[in-house]
Formats: sequence, C-alpha cells, structure tokens
Amino acid sequence: MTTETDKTTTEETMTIREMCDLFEVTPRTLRFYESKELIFPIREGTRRHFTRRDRARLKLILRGKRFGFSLEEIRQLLDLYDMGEGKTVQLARTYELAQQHLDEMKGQREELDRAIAELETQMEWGARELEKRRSNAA
DNA sequence: CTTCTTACA
DNA sequence: TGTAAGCA
Repeated sequence: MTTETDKTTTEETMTIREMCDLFEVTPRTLRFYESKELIFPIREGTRRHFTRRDRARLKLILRGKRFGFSLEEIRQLLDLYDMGEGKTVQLARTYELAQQHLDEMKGQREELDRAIAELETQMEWGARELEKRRSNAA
C-alpha cells in the first residue's frame, strides 16, 4: 500500500510545491525545464500537475546535470528514451556522451591541478620574500 | 497566500 | 536561473 510519502513511485500527480520540496529545486527551475521541453506537466487551468513520468525525467535531468551534460543533451537523451528508439540506442548514446564528458572533466582537473601547483609555488616564494623583508626591517 | 506569465539581470 | 511586477 502506497502512502502519500512515496508519490515518486505512484501515479499520483504532484503540485509544483511538492516537486520542489522533493527534488530540492525552485519553481523557476521546473518552469524553465518545461519551457525547454524536458518535462511536460499536465495543466489544469493554469496550475501544473507533475506526473510520475515527469518525476522520472526530472531525476535523470538532475543527474545528467551533475555529470556535466547540457540541458540540450539531456533533452535529446530523454527524447530517445520515450521515442522507444530502442534501449540499446539509448544506452549507446548515453555511454558515448558520458565518455566524452568524463574526458572533458579529467582534462579540466589537470588544468586545475596545474593552476594549484603554480599558485602554491608562487605563495612559497611570497612567504620567503615576506620573511626576508621583515627581518631586514627589524 | 500560492501560482502563473513576462521581462530583465 | 534569480528576481520583480501584475494577475488570477
């Protein structure tokens, strides 16, 4: 028996507020994603009603974002998903993009490591220089 | 009071 | 995405 606490798995519809609390995002974000066609909540008058499908997609959207995927890439991936393009194609594309982003992220880490190393040597020089000048002044 | 749209930062 | 304005 499903209680009101696991609407994520139920067919129950959720309000924008409930969605925000559950996924820790702002209403602006949900409306923004809808404008980008990443999710399509049902409209009852002007109010939005998020379905189980929207919740599943949002979950993937947020994950993809954490992995550095652009909203456009995520949208295309999501489209393949429900277009029934075949799980294999879906998986292959996702893997391809993931590999691409992984390489990109590793490259960025190397750059960051270099910048950190440089800053550290500069600061070591600065520290010695400072002590030198202090002793001369004293 | 909450949600929605639109426009601007 | 945040914020603000004007409605419903």
